[in-house]
Amino acid sequence: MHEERDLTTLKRLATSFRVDADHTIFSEGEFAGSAFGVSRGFVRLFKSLPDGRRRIVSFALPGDLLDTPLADRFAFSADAIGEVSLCRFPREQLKKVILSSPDLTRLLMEFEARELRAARNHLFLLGSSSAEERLTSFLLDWRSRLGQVSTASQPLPLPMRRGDIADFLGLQLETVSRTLAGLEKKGAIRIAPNGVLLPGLERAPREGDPCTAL
Amino acid sequence: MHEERDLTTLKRLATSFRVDADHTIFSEGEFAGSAFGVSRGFVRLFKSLPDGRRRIVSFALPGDLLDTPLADRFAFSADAIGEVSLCRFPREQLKKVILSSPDLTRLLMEFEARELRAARNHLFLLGSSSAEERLTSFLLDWRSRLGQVSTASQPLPLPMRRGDIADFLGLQLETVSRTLAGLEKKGAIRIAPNGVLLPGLERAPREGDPCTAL
DNA sequence: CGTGCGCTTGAAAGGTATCAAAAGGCGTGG
DNA sequence: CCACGCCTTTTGATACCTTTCAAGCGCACG
Repeated sequence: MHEERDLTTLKRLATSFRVDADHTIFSEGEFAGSAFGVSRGFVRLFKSLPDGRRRIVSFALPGDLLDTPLADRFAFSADAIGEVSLCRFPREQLKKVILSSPDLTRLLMEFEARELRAARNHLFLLGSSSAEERLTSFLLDWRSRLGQVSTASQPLPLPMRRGDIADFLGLQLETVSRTLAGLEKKGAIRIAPNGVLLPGLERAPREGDPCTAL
Repeated sequence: MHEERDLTTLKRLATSFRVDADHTIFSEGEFAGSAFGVSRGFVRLFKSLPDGRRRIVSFALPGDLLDTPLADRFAFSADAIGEVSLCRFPREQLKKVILSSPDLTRLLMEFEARELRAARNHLFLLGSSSAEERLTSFLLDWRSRLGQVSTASQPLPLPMRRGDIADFLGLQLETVSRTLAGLEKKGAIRIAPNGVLLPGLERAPREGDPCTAL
């Protein structure tokens, strides 16, 4: 098992730094001289359209890589949701280290596979589904990603804005707000500052949702 | 360069066979004893919901792999759109061969990366967009995947059913039909038996669509 | 020639988008 | 400490588009 030594090598490549809220980390199409990992905080990954619309591809959590280290250009843009701590890797070196180690290569493939599964689940979610289905799926998925049990007392943090959720779910900001209000009226959730309590959202509303996919 | 020898090894593993129209190749969740590639025809890859709804994840073309060879279980179901010719690989052996060759590993990673990019573009498309945007994007993407220049004389084949397109785009069958009729009325396309002509669909309606992404 | 399946077309209902305005939070400055 | 302004969120009313339910059409096949 060389993994441990490999990981040490990786760590030596990394330099960590901070980014303020709402500041850009990189932009879609830019040459990717560095690869990034999140160590603290949340990052939104998005693509923009010329007409100003924006689609959020995913929210990155601590431990996540932003984009794949193999691509020469960033496939999307990234900016900080709140204040964020990041690791930066020189991409060429990182690539070399990863590809020269079967273990790391395997890890990277597993990372890509996870991304793909997440993308497909998201795709699945956007395929049809009402606003309510999208929001409940999103909340359940978010909770499971945060690894929270989300007791009735502990609210699930939602650091992103309503507009971010809207751009992630393919809805309008107002619809997100209304639908959340509707779920609260039904007793499924309770809206707290910067988060929600989800006591009534235990069963997945349908199969094939992000939670069931491991 | 070992690639050539590697590919020879791969070919020795493969056995080819035929599947009739609308017949199942494998089902979601099934143990993946074999991996499959398409050599002729078209395959729909989809997930089903308990309520009978179905979401088409993608359409596979000749040269495509169905699902990743690494996963132990199929992430979705596959069936033949028309009559199809396939290659079957014993998955464990295929996995071993691929992982033992850096070149093949790299090829597989590139395949996964393509899949991921396709999934994200699709995701992007489903995110918002009207029925018309979805259909035009789909047609342009399909044309570019088929590698057709699509002259005014040569129709773009659409072997799948209207319902398949609907399940792929997150629309209803009727909406697909109506929207195609609308595009024809506007002169953007012409509907032919088993295909369409797209003389008026040269410019991509927006950036970030599947065609621009390499 | 009749039947079945896929596609098209029609009319009505529903949900989300859009436009508009008010309410809530938070930091800054008086 | 309170007031102000800015930004985010909520709420309201209306319009539009897609869905839904239904029926008719065209074609292949028995």
